[in-house]
Amino acid sequence: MRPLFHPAIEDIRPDAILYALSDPERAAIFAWLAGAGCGGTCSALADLGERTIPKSSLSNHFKVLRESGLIRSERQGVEMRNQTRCAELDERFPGLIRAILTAYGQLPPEMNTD
Amino acid sequence: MRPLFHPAIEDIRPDAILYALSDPERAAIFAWLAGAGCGGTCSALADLGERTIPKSSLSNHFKVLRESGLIRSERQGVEMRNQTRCAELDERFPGLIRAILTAYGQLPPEMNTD
DNA sequence: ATCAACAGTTCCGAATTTCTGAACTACGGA
DNA sequence: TCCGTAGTTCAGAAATTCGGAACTGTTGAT
Repeated sequence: MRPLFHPAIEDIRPDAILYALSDPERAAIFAWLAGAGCGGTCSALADLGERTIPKSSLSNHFKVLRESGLIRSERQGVEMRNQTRCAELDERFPGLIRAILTAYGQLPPEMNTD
Repeated sequence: MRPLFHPAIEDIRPDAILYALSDPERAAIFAWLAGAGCGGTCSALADLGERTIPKSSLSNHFKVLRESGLIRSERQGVEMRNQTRCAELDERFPGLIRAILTAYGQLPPEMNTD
């Protein structure tokens, strides 16, 4: 398996972020990761929504999220730990992630600063 | 020509907005409209960026923006007047449009509230 | 009224992208 | 070593996007 690619923070492009999160399934995965604290795995959410997502599709969703710069993935034994890059992202694109998750009605409690 | 469809504010979906603005060309058009005050026409920006956008593509970009709820288009004589729905949108999705335009580095001065 | 010019839309085929089942790789445990 | 689990890659089918050419609707001129 070739090593996982993660863009440097300065190479992250807003169009890639918007594209990645324009798929409700991916947005739900991202929101779930943002709320899960840390280390959400792939198989943990095979049926996050109403349908069962095929694992090849799930793998692809994670790849899109990773390569757009939204998450960081790291192999840990047999499974893959994923975490968001929210802190970095908020520095580069202030308010963006929060506004998007809020628009989806999926802002996790710990990201709420009201 | 069939009448132009504009979604009601409550039918606007965040995924459609993100999708529409995930195309840098469309985002530039939208930013330009947001800054143009009001009434930007289609042909006025055949070459907004470095390349000349074919008019069928331009027409399609406007359709995507319109049907996602980002802009309102109205025929005025022979041409089409377009304006953003920023005010409505900001009520429905607080901070979203601003954060996106800022991320693209295209927040027009009049939307700046710092 | 007819015609020409212009702004934009629609149509449709080519190219690109997305989706997902099946085969495959990687790791850990017995 | 062999098995099970987690996830990736491959490849073909389906869906989407792109853009040139033809078309529609409006205005202004003759």
